[in-house]
Amino acid sequence: MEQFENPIRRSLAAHTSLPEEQIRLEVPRDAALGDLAFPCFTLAKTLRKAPPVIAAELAEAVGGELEGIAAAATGPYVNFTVERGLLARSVIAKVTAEGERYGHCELGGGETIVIDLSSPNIAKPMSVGHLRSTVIGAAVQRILDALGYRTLAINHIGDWGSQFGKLVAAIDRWGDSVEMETDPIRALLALYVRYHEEEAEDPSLAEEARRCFQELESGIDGPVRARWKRITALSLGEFDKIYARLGVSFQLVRGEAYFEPMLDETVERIEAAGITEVSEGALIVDLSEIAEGIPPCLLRKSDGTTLYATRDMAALFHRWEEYTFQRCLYVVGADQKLHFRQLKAVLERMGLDWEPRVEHVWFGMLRLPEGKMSTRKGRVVFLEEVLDRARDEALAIIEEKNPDLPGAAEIAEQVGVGAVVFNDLKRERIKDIEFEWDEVLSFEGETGPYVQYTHARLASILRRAEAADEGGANPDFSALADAAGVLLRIARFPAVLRSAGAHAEPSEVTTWVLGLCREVNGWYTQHRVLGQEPALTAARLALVGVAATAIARGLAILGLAAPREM
RNA sequence: GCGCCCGUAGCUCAGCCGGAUAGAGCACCGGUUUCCUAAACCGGGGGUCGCAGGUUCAAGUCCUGCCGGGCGCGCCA
Repeated sequence: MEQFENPIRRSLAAHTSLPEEQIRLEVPRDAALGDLAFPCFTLAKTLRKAPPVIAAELAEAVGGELEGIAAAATGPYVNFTVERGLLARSVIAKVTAEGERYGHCELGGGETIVIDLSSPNIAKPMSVGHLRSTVIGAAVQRILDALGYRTLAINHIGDWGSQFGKLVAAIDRWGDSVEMETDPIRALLALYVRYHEEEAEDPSLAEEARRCFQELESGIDGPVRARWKRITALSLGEFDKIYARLGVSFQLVRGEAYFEPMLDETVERIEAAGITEVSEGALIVDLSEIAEGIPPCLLRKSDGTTLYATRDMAALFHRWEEYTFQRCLYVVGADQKLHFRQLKAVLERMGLDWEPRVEHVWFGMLRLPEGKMSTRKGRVVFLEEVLDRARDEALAIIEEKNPDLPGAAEIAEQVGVGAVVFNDLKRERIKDIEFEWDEVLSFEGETGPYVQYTHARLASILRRAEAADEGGANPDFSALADAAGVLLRIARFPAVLRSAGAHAEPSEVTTWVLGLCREVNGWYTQHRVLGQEPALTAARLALVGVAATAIARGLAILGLAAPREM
């Protein structure tokens, strides 16, 4: 789109008092009005003329000097329409040249952006709640990669806390079961729940758990630590299975425990800034001077032990020293807004100028119809089960609609997982979501499978064209006038990526790709590609090719596969 | 009680830095397959943009108050 916007801006700037970068071009409400629009309201004051008069004069002045772009005044707007042959030739040339890299740019200049995502707790199953952080974070990473940043995805595993004392004690007491190797997370969860229950009757269990955690904290490399290490390894193994299905990988997987040895120096560092104080026996940083009503940050409990915030501070300092990041994004739910507000406030009080680089990329909470999710109350939906059911549903549909499809099992996995992932990325990330099976398992309308299906149909045309050796003629691009909607959507992709990156907002990409698919499907049902006059078939095939590439690019950014058949 | 976020069609959501008659999907009703995958497409009904003020040439979009919902609020993570 820039190849058309830039000359328009230049020309408008020459005929108004406005600098080029201040000229905002919009998309007209009605596509019939034009491809781009310039509203003339702002000029009314300085020129002391009515906007429609200005629009008419500007259209007249600018119209002549723009090659291949018509300018027409409609009321207070100057509307621009790119000549259809030029539009087609230009968009097709660009996408064809860039191919798989369509939309990439060097905006980021290789600057480092750290992304903290997923971060599940070990010994607990991943629920659909963890899905959000994982898929949003991974999509944000791919968007930023495309914009030329150097990104680092960090999985900050929750592997520390007093609950692991219980778990170790439970293994001690009831020993291993076969399940521990076959389905470790369920086994660990069962142990944890049992310990929790029996603890209520027998106080010695609580004491035993405390002793175990103390030993773990002491750093002694004994049987307690060995068990804890085993729990960690088993859990990570299970998580990796899910990550593989989601196509997510990390540059760094590091548990909270890694930062245990750095806690004292972290506290000392904050103390050295002269901002700590002791309140009710605990070591705190008062934050009321940063913002009224914000509670203090607790660094040490009255018994001297550290807290979540202390470990997060340690991890953050470590990250800064290791990477000197341009941005450090925490893809963590809305329930932790205060926590990150406090972390940043501590940095601010320490006078660290890189504080603004730390951002909490928060997302809305996922609720079940019966209320907030709770592992202890058994109100959870396991992610693995969601992915399995979606895959099974996809397979059932394939068997019904395309029974001879080769590789059906693999494609069912791609489509099922795609449905789940897309569903999580399609709304603005800050919106709360109520989990409903019907919605997650829906494959029609604004869904991942709809986008994949659109792509597969285009791929089918390309496959048949190749088999029939069609499309070799010189394409008549002027014949693609009726595909302007598709071409304009494709042309907006680079701008969509830039905006999505700036906002850390994958839903801008889902919205774009859905709009593109709507245009494509509308066009598809009205036009036949193969077997037309050679110049027409060639032009339509070129269009189909770039549309398929653009949709595949969108799917790839979002983390969905783009099967060529389904 | 205090703080933060959300509130657009029956449901789920778009709506670009305030700009031209508020757009999709689902659901409902009607239509489209001798034709490149009907997981699609086309048409129809359905909206006081939570409510009340304010700023502006112009407000779904900005400001204030209220109502409804969500989340959070010192020794959990």
